[in-house]
Order: sequence, then C-alpha cells, then structure tokens
Amino acid sequence: MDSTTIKEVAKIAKVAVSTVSRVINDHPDVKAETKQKVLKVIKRLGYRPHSGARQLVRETSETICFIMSNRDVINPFHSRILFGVEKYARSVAHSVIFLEFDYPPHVPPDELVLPRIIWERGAVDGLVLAGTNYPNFVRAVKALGIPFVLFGSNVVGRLAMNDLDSVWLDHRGGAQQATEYLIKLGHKKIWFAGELSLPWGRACHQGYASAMRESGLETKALDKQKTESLFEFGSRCGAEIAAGSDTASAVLAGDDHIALGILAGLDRGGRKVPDDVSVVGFDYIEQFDYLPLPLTTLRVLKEQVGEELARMLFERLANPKARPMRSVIPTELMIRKSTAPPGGVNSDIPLAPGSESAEQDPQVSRL
Amino acid sequence: MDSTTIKEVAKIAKVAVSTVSRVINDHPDVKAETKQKVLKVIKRLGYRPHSGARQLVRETSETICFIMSNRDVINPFHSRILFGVEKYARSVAHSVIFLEFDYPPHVPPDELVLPRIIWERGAVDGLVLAGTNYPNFVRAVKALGIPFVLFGSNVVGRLAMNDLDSVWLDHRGGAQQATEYLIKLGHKKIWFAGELSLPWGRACHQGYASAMRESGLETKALDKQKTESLFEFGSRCGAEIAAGSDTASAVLAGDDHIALGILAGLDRGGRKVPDDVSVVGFDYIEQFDYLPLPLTTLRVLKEQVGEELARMLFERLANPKARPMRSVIPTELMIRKSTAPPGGVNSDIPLAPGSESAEQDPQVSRL
DNA sequence: CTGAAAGCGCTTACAG
DNA sequence: CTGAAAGCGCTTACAG
Repeated sequence: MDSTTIKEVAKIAKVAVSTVSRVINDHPDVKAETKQKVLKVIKRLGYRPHSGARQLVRETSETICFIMSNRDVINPFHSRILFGVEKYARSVAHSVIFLEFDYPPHVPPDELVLPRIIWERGAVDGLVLAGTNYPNFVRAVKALGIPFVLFGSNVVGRLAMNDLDSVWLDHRGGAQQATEYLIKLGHKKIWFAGELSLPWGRACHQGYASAMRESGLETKALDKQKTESLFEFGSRCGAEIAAGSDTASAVLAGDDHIALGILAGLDRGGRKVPDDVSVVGFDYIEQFDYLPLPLTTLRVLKEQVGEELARMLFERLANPKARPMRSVIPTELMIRKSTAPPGGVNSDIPLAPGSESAEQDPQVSRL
Repeated sequence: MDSTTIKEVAKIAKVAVSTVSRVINDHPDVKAETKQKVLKVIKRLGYRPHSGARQLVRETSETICFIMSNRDVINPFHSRILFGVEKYARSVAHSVIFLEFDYPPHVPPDELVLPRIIWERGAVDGLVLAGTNYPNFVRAVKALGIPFVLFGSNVVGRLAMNDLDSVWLDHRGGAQQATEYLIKLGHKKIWFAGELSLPWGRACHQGYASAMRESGLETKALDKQKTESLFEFGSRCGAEIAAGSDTASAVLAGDDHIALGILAGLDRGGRKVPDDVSVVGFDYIEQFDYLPLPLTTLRVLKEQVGEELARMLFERLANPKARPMRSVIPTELMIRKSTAPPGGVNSDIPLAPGSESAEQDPQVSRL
C-alpha cells in the first residue's frame, strides 16, 4: 500500500533515482526547480525512504541501545537514567532502543546469548549499559567490538574499569560531604547504615569513614542483610539506636528508603528526629516530599547521569581511538528537617558547601 | 574490524552464501555436517549478520516503537507502561524503540514533522502511542499507514476512537466502585475532587456521579485549577471540607497526590482521617506506603496496560484486516486505613468486590 | 541437500 | 547540475 520506492518517484518525476536520492538527502547540487518537482511527487505518492536500505549503504543506523540489565524491581532510578539518555540522543537526532536484559553472573562471556538487536551488526551504533551488571556481560559486549559506555556505579564483581568508558555517581564524595556536615553540626557519634556487600554501599561507607577519620572520630557501620528490605533494615537500625545507651546522635543512611525505616524505628523507640537523632538519606526521592518530616538527603541527578552516558557514547563514536573516559556525577546535599545539632538546638549552622548549588558539571577525566 | 560478511564465511567454509544463510536462519534442509562446518567458521570469524540487509530483504524489522508524547513532568506512570510494552515485545522476540515526542496540539496533521524513525519505512513494524496525545498526531500517524495502538485514556481533544485500536484504563468503573464502597460504609455526603478539564478526570467523575445517582445521593465536585499542583489543590479541598459545617464525610480524589493534599488540608483544619472524614485516592503509588496513614486507593496496573498495548499491536500486525479493537484495563480497589464508616466506627464492613482480586483480565471488544 | 543468480531499495563515485 | 551503473549484505525462488 505505502511501499512506494525511490524508483517509482524517479519515474514519475522523470528524473534519475540518484537525483531523487540527492533531494531527500538535501544535497546542495540540485537545481531548485528540479528539487521542487521531485518534492511534489514525493509528497503526492507519500514516499518514505526505506530504513534498512539506508542502513545497508550508510555506515550508521542513527540508533543507540540502552540496556537495562537485571532489573529486579520496578526501578524509577534507572528509568530516569533512560530518560536522560533519550533526551541527549534526541538532541543529536538519534533514536534509542530500550532493552531489558537479564543474565546470570556466572556464565562465561562467550556462552552468554546476547539479544538479537545487539548481536546483529549495524542495528545500533553503540550501547549504554545500565541496570546492575556483572563482568561476564561487559566482557561479552567488549568482544563484540561495538562501542559502549558503562554505568560503573552498579557493576557487581571485579572488573578492570581502566580500559572502559564509564560514568559514575559520586557516592563516596556525597557520603563524605554529608558526614562532614553532621560533624560540623557538632555530632560525634555518627553511624552508617547501608548495604556493604554492594559496591555503591561500600562507596558510601568509604566516604563516611574517610570524613570520620579526618576528624578523629570512631566509625560504626550497620550492615543490611540480603533477606531484609531496605525499609526493614532501616527500622532495625532505628530500633537499635533507640535502644542503646551509648548510642548514635546521627546516622547516615545509604538510601532514602533505609532512612525512612530509621525514622520509623526511632519513632517506635520513642526518639525524636532531629531533636534526639539526626538522619541523612541518600538519593532524594521526590515522592517522599509528602512525608511529615522532609529528609535531609543527597540528591542524585539521575537524568544527568543518563545525559552524560549518552554524551560520552557519542564522543566515543566520533573518536574511536581516544583514550578511555571516566566521568563522575556529583551529588547534591539537600539540607531539610531531619538534621540538627546534637540536642536539637535550632542554631544557625551555615549550609554545607554545594548544598544550594544548581546542576553541577560532571568531572570528566581521560584515563 | 568486525565487518565480516556472509561472503567471507562462505568462501572460507567452501560453501555458497545461500548455504550460510540457511545455517544462520536455522533452515532445516542443511546436512548436519555442513551446518557444523559453517557454524565453526562463523564462530571463528565472529560473523554477525547485518541488520539492515535483513530488514531490506525480509518484510519485518522485528522492532516496534513506543512513543511517549508530550511528557511534561517526570512520569513514573508512563515508564511503567513502557516496561510492560518491552516485556511483552521481548516475549515475542521484538525490540522496542523508546521515543519521546513533543508536539503542539494545533498544528495540522500534515504539517507535523514526524521523528525520522517512524517516518522512514521499515524501521519499525508498528507503534504504541502513549503519553498525552492530541488528535492531530494520531491522524498524522494514521496517514502514514503504519499499524499502531493508542493508549486512549490520555487523549485530549475530540477524536473518533471507533476505527482505532485502543487500550483504556477503567477510570469510570474504578471511581464508581470506590464510591459504591463509600456508600456501603454508610456515607451520604461524598464529594469528588479532581481535574474535570482532563478526560480521565471527567471519567472518574462520571463513575462517581453514576454511583451517587443510583443511590439517590447528591453530588458535589471540586475542580482543580490549571495553576495549582495536585497537592495544592488537594490541600485546598481538605481545608474547604474542614471549614464547612454541612460538609463531606468522605471524598474521592482523582489522584493519590490530590488525596495526600486532602489529608494535609484536613489535618491542618483539625479533622481526623478516617474518623471525621474518609479519603480515597486513585492510582496506587508504592512510595506512599511509607506514609503514616496508608491510603485507600484504586490501584492501576500500569505494566498490564503496557503489556495489553503490545499484545494488541502484535495481534494487529498478525491480522491487519481485523476490526478495530478496544480493551479496558480494570482498576483494583485497595482498602486500607484512610476510610471508615461515618463517625469512624471500626465495624466489620466486608470488602468491596474485587478488592482482593489478583490481576484481572482486560475486557477486550471488537468494535 | 546445495549452488548460482536475481533482487530488496537505497547511496555514491564516476562521467558527462 | 544530472544520469547510468555498481555495490552495500543479505534472502529466496529456481535448478539441479
């Protein structure tokens, strides 16, 4: 029905197919008159060039693929990253294929069955690997020879990152900044509650520990079990803090959901926030604005992560031989109502640096 | 580097290209021995067939496109629909291109500049139109002749739906069920708070009004202004209810965010929920589980909407001549803590029908 | 079961 | 500025 080809357009317009091709590709060397004539026929016939034929003959599909690996739960976090990728891709006239891909971590790279769309040649120009990834898949993609950029913060397992393009969230820096802020408020007994078996949990802990060490303070970390939910873990932490005598006056949580659990546990234990205990979350979640007590938290600019992933991929495509790149997206300390000096005095502590900053530029480095 | 073609494989394996083609397409008429020989060469050379060449010569790209139109805010709602679409597409070995597309409502269809990926022929086999759409774009897509399915609930403006494939959320039925539940609890003064200028707001209101009418009760609707946020609107409603003397004992909100605002407004006005006023939301939002008072609300199965959109599209692709289809996805009444009989007595009111049901089948009809 | 050849719908040197 | 021709990498009748 609508399968008009360039040949038919050429015949009806009484020109050669090459002329029609020049017209649809906006080639400058076409007489204005001829161009108008051809355009009219194209419009009349409803001609649309065939995508596959173009891909075959050009070197590009003008499409990239966003792979969300091993998404085990509905994850607004990663969909925001996707939106950022799509936004950037659109700005450079590319399309994004969205693919979920689940795979076991322990299958050797050459035994992984890759999705058709990335296995076939020419369907996509490059890949963004997001979601939770393991080394085997990253190696399999590498073996394919297709350009890709990796969201590094969510890679579980040992993988050499120095020869890869990657974008990271600054969990470490964020946690450090938050801890320094708590210290500046006057807190000494500051605990960390997070998932130390996961890389981003460890990164948070490192930032926390580093800030504590610099101030000569003792660290204490509460570790999440695999079996409990973030909220349950938080509640447990809150209960523990509420019960103890020589207990924390402030906690840094590795996630907003943990922080909410802590609030609940403290509340059940009869402790007030922020008067008795200060709580800081991680990864500002807009929906939690409706909570009675707005959390002090580290805001994560998810769309910026996506845009940076895409930007880096296109830079790689433009420059295949360049050295590997690494980019770190800063977090933003949002000081709200769940933190106060020990004792809950409402003194005029100045905001920590960066807390009022707008979107910051990522820190990009050549490796 | 990795641009091995079928020709090279054929030459090295000492067979014809047609034989290689049969092997990679799992054609049955290949001697096992030959197949093994070819497979070995393919593996050794890292041969991957070219996607564009296949598209050109086959009739399908095995790709569909999910278009999210005019998304003005970060919208977890529509990303969940996308996930459902991708899930179904993957189950039938197709890829999904994710495209955001913003357009003005008043440009005539033939003047809209369509995204390259849907304008080119053969790049995608069909389209899912989600997000907020206006008639002009739907008509432009129709003129393209490419099969598509429309998320009908979010279409703003007058558009004949009878000759289109569409999937709908049962706003009307859900609102009716929720209202009937409130009536059964014993409420008489039940108000509705929603956005009547939008089609889904009107649909909710219709269901509400219909249930009220059947019980001979008077309706009262509070309408959201364009300028206020959902939460602000809700707060205003809550304040109005708290202030009045001849006031509502229950409210049905057209959205969970409105319901939260109502809670806040009532609280500020000194009214207790559910003792003084019952509140029902719409579109269960998981994150709100952490609120002190879990909302009674209508759960919307967003991924199911997506899966149904995709299912319908593939049905259309398999059967281009079939009559237009329409499918309605039911909502699910979740009874929690924000509703009670008037006066707040904790009597043993039975659950409303459907409140405990698992995922229901959509209601599909041929038009 | 296998091969030689035509053809899918474009773009791109190459002539003129 | 325009046209004729080659070629991109596959698949698919058609022969054998």
